[in-house]
Amino acid sequence: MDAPRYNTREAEAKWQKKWDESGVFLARNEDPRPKYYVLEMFPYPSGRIHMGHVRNYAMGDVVARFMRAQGYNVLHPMGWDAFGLPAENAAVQNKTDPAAWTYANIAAMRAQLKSMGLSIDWSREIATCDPAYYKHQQKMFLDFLAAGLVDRKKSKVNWDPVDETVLANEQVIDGRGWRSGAPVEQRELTQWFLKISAFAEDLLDSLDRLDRWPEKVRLMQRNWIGKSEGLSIRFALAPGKLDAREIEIYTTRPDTLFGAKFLALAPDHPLAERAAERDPSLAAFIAECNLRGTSEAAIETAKKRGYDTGLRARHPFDSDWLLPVYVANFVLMEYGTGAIFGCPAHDQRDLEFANAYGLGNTPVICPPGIDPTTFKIADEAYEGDGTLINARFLDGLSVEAAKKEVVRRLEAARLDGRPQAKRQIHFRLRDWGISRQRYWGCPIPIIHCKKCGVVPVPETDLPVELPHDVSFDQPGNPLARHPTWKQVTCPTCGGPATRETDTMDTFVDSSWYFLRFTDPWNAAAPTTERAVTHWLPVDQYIGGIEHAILHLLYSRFFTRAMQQTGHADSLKEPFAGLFTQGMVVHETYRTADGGYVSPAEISIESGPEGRCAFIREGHRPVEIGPIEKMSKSKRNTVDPDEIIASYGADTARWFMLSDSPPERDVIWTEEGVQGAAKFVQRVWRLVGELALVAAPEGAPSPPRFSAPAREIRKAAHAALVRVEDDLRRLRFNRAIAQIYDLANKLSAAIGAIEAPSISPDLRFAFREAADIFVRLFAPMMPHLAEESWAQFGHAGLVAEAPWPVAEKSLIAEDTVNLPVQVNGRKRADLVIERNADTAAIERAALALDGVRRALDGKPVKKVVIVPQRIVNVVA
RNA sequence: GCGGGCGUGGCGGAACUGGUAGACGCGCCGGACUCAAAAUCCGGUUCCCUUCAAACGGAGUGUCGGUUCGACUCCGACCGCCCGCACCA
Repeated sequence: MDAPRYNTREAEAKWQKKWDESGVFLARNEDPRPKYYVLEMFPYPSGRIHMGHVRNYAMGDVVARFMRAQGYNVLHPMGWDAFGLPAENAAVQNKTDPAAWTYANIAAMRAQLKSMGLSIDWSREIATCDPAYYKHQQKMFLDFLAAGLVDRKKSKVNWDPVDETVLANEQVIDGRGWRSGAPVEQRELTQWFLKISAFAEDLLDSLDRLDRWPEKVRLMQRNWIGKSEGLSIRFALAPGKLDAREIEIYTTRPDTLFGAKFLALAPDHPLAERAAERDPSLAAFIAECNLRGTSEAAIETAKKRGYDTGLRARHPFDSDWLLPVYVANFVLMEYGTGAIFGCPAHDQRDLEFANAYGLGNTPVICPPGIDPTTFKIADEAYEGDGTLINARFLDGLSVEAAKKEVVRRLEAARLDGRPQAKRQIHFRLRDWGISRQRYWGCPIPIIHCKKCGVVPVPETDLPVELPHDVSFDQPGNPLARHPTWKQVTCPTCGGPATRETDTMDTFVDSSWYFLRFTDPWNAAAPTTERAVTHWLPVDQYIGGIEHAILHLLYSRFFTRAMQQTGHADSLKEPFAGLFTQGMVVHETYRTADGGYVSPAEISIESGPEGRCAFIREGHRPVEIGPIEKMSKSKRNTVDPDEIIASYGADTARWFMLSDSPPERDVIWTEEGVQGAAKFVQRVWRLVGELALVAAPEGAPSPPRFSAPAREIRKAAHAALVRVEDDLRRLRFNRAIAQIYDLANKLSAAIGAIEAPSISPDLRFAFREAADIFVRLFAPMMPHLAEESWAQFGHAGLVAEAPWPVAEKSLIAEDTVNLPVQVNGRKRADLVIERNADTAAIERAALALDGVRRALDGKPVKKVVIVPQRIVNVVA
């Protein structure tokens, strides 16, 4: 009697093979159907997939399968972000070749991803460490160089002492390297930069049009780009020890100019350094500032400190008004002009500084409703709006008007024959330093010649390939100490020259891989214009929020640079739709001595005191700790391989998508997985039962349907409408709830069958509902869906079956159930004809027992009727 | 400090643009099947009051107030948690 269990292992292997052989997931560039490009952020080949990957790729696969069923030509590719430091670390530890290590990892992870049953076009697979890939990247670097989008300059850079390489600003998190976690040091090095700042304005403005991006990500990018509109003003210096004539400062508050008390220079401002040459104690102060600047702890606690240079600057509106010039620890050389004027009354930092050095303050902006004669500033600067006071010709103006007036006057004023001030827009965004002093990355295709300087590698010599005979027995860059690799002849003069030994930041590799997927077979060029135009932008990109700035900003820059150099003529924005999924988190377990224990080693028991955890071996109790992101250090990871082996890929996918909204963290629990596994078996039993009661495929639609048949049809079509809507909006958890609901209703309908023979209309309804049901869960549980589809006698694959079309007329009811409230509280239900007029509804509502009881004889003041929704009786 | 998000049963979460709060799942409780267990199936499950049981009733979406016929949803203040940025002139 018992239905056979669904054998996940056999079925999943079988259908994966079928998909593979039939090539259903291969996307053709010439396909005439409308295109849809869905992409998940490609993985780093660490060696094993983790649950975060499972979640990410399960989501993308649902979208891909759903859109395919919707009739789209879907591109859903996969590749490997294959360069990077872990390969070198492995090389050091295991004496392996980074390339061999990487490719072995790729093979292992490819097999794991395939076991998930993802609908990926594997014919387009790429690895960024493949010379066939990075050759094009080198070509683009040279094109960017020719187009003026590459810079080589000496600058202060973030140096990671553990990874022994430079990091971009975006890769420094809280003063530490994003990968090593080591406190970052400042070093002065000559580096290659991509001029992302050239596109700052466009990168900022275009954010407004990315309406299918999370607002949070757009905001983070907006803040990162950090546009500020202000005025740079040149202050003349009174004659003094130095022969300097002026200081240029930057301000966004020119309206407060009459509140000025001092000027301040960054410790590394050129003028400060010159002054220090004559003043040893200033030099000492600057040295101290530089020391502090590097440690993050110092920044938080740093007091405002300064040193009077002795220089005096003339106020732009009053040449007799002299302002002291300080070097101050809170002024940054990297921002604006590295110099400010201080207005203590209206800037908190300036106030703290002025109070520390007894410089006083003069309020020049009076808040609304405050008496200007008594308005005083003590410890808190007033940074709000108001009316100008103590400000000569600006008195009485608003802040806005005062700004305009100062700008107008100073732009017209001359100092040494040039305008004294000019409006300036400043961005926080710095150029992207891409030089890395590492081996396992894309070589920068440059040759250094003593005679000719920096010479690009000729295109015909590309790719500049990494050598394989390198040693990792000492720290530093193996490329730099390779005996022969860097020795070349200069392409220009033919003399002896050396290769650039820096490689590119791996974020360059990931800045254009999504373009390469559109035609990975093009050996001659990075992209094929027709393919790019056809597929891009990516319609739905899915990945972690941790790339909100790094990868997503770099890619937006890169497509612009590619557009400018003819590699993506029609493209500006790479990702039309972005979705950032939450993390996979899990309980932690610790023994009495504080050591972490992995979930695989413990069992959970529910007792009278709630849940308790024990180590299986020896039944020793462990403490259940907080729920945290899965990580090796907390030992709270769950291995996808083990889950797939014991429960199947469909179970893992279903659970990943079911419990939490996709943008939030999902808590991985053993109970949850078991629930999903139980549902897989339940569906299989239900499918068996449906197969017995359903009409054969192609059975004609009967002319009339009985009430039970209509109920079944209604349930199926209602679920269809909802699931479709939820999947379109990536609300996987809701879609799954609808599917559970439909399964419950179908089970109940089968249980309700009484007659020994089932009427044709009921059989037809079951048939229709069964076919809809399978296609609804197919995007999430594709293997079970194929097995079910075959069970129902369909010849083709459900992966190729079109999405069913909902019949809206089946969902609409003849009668509606209107809740009736009295004074906003529900007191009764009113079942009434759908088209009943308001008078009839009111009459019927007032006649209800529950309503009469609640009214208790009180007179009715008013009856609010919202058609199809609700009735509210006000008494 | 600045900016943003979030607070709903024992738990994860539903509730479309203000209209029946708690869909669906997990867990738990009870029952059926079984020698027993697992699996499966059926029923119950916000809290309080009343009750053999129910009906009826009351309270309820972090707290306090407001707008509205009606508030998880809108507005104001506060409390708590999370995230991003941070001496940015």
